[in-house]
Amino acid sequence: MTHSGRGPDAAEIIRAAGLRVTGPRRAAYEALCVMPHASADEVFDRVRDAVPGTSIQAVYNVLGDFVDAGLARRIEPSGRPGLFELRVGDNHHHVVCSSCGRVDDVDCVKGEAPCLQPAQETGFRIQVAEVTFWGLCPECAAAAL
Amino acid sequence: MTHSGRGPDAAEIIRAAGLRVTGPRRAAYEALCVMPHASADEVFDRVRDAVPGTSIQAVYNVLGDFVDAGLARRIEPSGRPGLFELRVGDNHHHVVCSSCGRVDDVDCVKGEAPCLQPAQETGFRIQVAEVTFWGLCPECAAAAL
DNA sequence: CCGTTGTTTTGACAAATTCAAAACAACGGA
DNA sequence: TCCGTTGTTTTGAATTTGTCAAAACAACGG
Repeated sequence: MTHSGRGPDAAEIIRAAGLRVTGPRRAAYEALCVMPHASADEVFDRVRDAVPGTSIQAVYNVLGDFVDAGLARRIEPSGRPGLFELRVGDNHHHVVCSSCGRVDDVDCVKGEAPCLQPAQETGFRIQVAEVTFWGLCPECAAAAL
Repeated sequence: MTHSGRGPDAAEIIRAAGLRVTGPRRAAYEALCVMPHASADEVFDRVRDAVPGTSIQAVYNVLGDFVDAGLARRIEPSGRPGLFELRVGDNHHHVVCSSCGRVDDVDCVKGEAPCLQPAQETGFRIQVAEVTFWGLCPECAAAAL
């Protein structure tokens, strides 16, 4: 079963975003549902299982198209490959484990229309604020004791 | 004149950090004084002028050593090569112009020991918070009108 | 001035991502 | 149902940024 019947499935969402529905796109979307912060390579591994023969370039295309269509967002923690997530449209941030690389979401520190004002006047017309917290996840913190 | 006489110069600072003083190191340090947010390539261009024959790998080594020694910090705005800055030890953040790439410093939103608490409980042991504001610098904002 | 030890050069290599052209497939209309 | 258009994917190469390792070299304390 690819769709249980309640709520829009990958195909509908992809089509609603103005993109054609294809195997790689469906599979990539479903991969991101399962792995909420996945690199192109990790998505590729799953897509390839669902649609054998899919190329890594197709995955890069799909993910790029998702980002352009507003279906996905790309984040890039320093020193790591880009990660893709489906949670878009809310201004949320990330915690990254500096030991194991685990990434979790964090709701915005300031609420709804947030983080857009630096403390001092910059002269810039600020559009977005990205916040990345670095630290140890519970498991790695426990292991480090 | 490589040193005007007031204040420690590059050589002294490099030595004080426990590193040997060499041409490429001096030149890289001076490059970062002039260009406060420079990529390895940009540093390379300047170092090569001051010390002809210097290799790009030497520049990567120097910058890596500076970071290890606490003389410099490496930041990596999404989608760009790493940038190096000499301003270290204070928790400050950055504004990046999404049009021309200009990077400016922004003092930390919360002051001294700042930004370490996400709004919600994450379970992570947070160590650092990186904040990057994206927007248009005054020039690009004016040009966009 | 010498020797130790750290630095730089040289050259290869790797990861992540992009580009371009040709083959192919989705899907709206005939 | 089939066709054509237009968007996607494959294939294959190239680019950018950065790392690794060994040999040549140079800083600086003795």
